[in-house]
Amino acid sequence: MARTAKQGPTDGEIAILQVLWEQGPSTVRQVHERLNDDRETGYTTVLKFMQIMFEKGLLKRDESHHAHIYKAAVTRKNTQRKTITRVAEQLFDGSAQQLVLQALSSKKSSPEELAEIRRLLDELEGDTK
Amino acid sequence: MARTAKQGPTDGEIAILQVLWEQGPSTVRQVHERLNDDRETGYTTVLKFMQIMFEKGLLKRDESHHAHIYKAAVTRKNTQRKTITRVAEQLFDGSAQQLVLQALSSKKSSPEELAEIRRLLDELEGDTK
DNA sequence: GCAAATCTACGAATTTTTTCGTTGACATCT
DNA sequence: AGATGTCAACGAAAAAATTCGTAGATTTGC
Repeated sequence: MARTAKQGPTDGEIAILQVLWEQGPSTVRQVHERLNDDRETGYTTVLKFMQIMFEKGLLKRDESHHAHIYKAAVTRKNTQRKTITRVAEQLFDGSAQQLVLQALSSKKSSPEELAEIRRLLDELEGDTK
Repeated sequence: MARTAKQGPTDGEIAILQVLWEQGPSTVRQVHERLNDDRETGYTTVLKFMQIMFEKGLLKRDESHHAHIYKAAVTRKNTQRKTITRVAEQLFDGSAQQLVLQALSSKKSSPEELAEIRRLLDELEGDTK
């Protein structure tokens, strides 16, 4: 209905991407094992997921071996960007800044983290000048 | 699978909440009309959505009139917070700060917006001191 | 009061996401 | 080569999200 933007990966898909981003190209088994540290999922479930994600273009794979080797076809950064944009549109009147404000005020940050943000702010202001 | 956190409202549901947050308590018709500025959706589709959301506890309603009057049972701010937390967990190693950094660097901000963020930063640093 | 319009409730169909069982291909070990 | 284990493909089904048609109740305008 309000598919404000073309829907990105689902939560399940993100979980798999996460593993691939972390450990790089992997077989289904490797992803499955890593995933089951957190939750239990059948092997074939993960396989099916990865096959569908391959069809959707979210993953690439090397079929030259018996056990295919999958890797993410989308970068983490890009997915992050798109997600932020989508959330900003849905819940923050399209304003990433409002989102930032909310994120900052709802999560306590360490002085170091604040300093880092401040550093980025300086950089950005440099550009605008 | 990776339902890292209990899934919040779906996109369709957010679209409806958005309308209710904007215009306050409304009938299904009012929501439907507002929604159809953007996308076309059948009246009964919206009705069904709102009925289900009512069952889920996302909406409250006043049935004393023929046309029930619905209002959001969750606040916008709270939904924003939960969403940010969920996205942070899924894509930013649970770090809201990383999310902030990404949001800031991918979206151009005006000097005013940056100033506002800086202001908030000052405030937060005050707390930590 | 009656007709037209409006609204809810209900049920069902569709689509998408998530889950797995089964089967046959391939690999490995002996 | 035969047994054992791993894997992809396939199909199916369960669950969740989305869509809408129809019927019956209520309200409104005449």
